[in-house]
Amino acid sequence: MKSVEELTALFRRRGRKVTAQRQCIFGVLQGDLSHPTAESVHEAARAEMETISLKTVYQTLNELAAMGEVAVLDLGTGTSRFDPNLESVHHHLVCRSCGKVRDLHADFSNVTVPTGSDEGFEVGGAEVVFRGLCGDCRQRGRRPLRPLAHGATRHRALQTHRRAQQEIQK
Amino acid sequence: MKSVEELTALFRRRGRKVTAQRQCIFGVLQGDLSHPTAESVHEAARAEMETISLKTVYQTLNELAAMGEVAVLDLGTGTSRFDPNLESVHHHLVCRSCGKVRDLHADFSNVTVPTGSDEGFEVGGAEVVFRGLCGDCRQRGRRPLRPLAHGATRHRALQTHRRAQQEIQK
DNA sequence: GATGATATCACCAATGATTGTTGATTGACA
DNA sequence: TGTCAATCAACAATCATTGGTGATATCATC
Repeated sequence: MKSVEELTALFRRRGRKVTAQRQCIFGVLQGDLSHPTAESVHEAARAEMETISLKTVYQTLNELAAMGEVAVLDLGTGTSRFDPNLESVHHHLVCRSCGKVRDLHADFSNVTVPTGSDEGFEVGGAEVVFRGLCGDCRQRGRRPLRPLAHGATRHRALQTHRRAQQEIQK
Repeated sequence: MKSVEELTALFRRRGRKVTAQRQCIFGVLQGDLSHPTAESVHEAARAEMETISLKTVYQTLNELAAMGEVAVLDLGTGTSRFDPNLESVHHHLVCRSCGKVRDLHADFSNVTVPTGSDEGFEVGGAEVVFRGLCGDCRQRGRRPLRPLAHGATRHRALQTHRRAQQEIQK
């Protein structure tokens, strides 16, 4: 993504004000390769600014998304994740247990809809999502919470389950 | 998916009772290739059973999912969709405007994580999601609501927008 | 056919992620 | 320096989904 300075200039150009909170969030996103959730951006920002509110984080992230400076991913993990890496086309590795997301830089341009199978769709792009267990969860012996494709993580049972495992972890 | 009779037997074997509601839902799913949402299953079921409740539909769909008879998909469209087609491995075409999902039977077994890029993940499977505009939305001149990958459809603004378009459509 | 365990109903409350509202205060920038 | 946007805290609302209630209905079994 763009540097803090570039984003600052961009915001000014668009008539938005550049506050300390916003710069703090820019900074947090800058080095982040972990596809943070709004919540984790908030936590990181609070390390620098005690009082920054979750609301402000959401607002700024949405502004960045609207300006096309970050991507918003809904990969079926129950929460949106923000991806500051827009420079290169990439795909994702998603942990079935903790929902962690990693970039995967690989060329899948050969992955296309076979002719005649497009069902009348005007196909824009392809996303490849690999699901599995991340290193951390493997070591901890965590079991996948989502057995099936794009498992429905919004289901309360699974969310409860995930929270329970996070508690155990402490 | 299994026939109504097979599901009936299966439910009995598991100590579950087979009610008229459940058989109604089995029947609805039977011929459905559209990856219905719980809501649309409910509507279809109500055509046959006036009084069937959304709660019962959710419950039965979840039981079917727990028994591995249907798959639950969260493809970033804001609502879970249920896929009765488990016989063959397949991927999906998702409409960026209305959220409609179509099966795509294609072999992407050559789509794998390049060696050395697995980031410590124990990779289970790959899903390929093609996004675009379905035939209906193209004809209606609908614009995509989700410009980016797995666009965050849980955002209120987009949900409102989608409802608005559905209203217009009537 | 009687019995007991489940399902279902209607209704209402809760969940979690996200957004809206309000009113007061702070801070950016021309 | 004045103005308008941004922020705050606090609280309510949203949507899809699940939980709880108590009453009624119905399945499976004897």
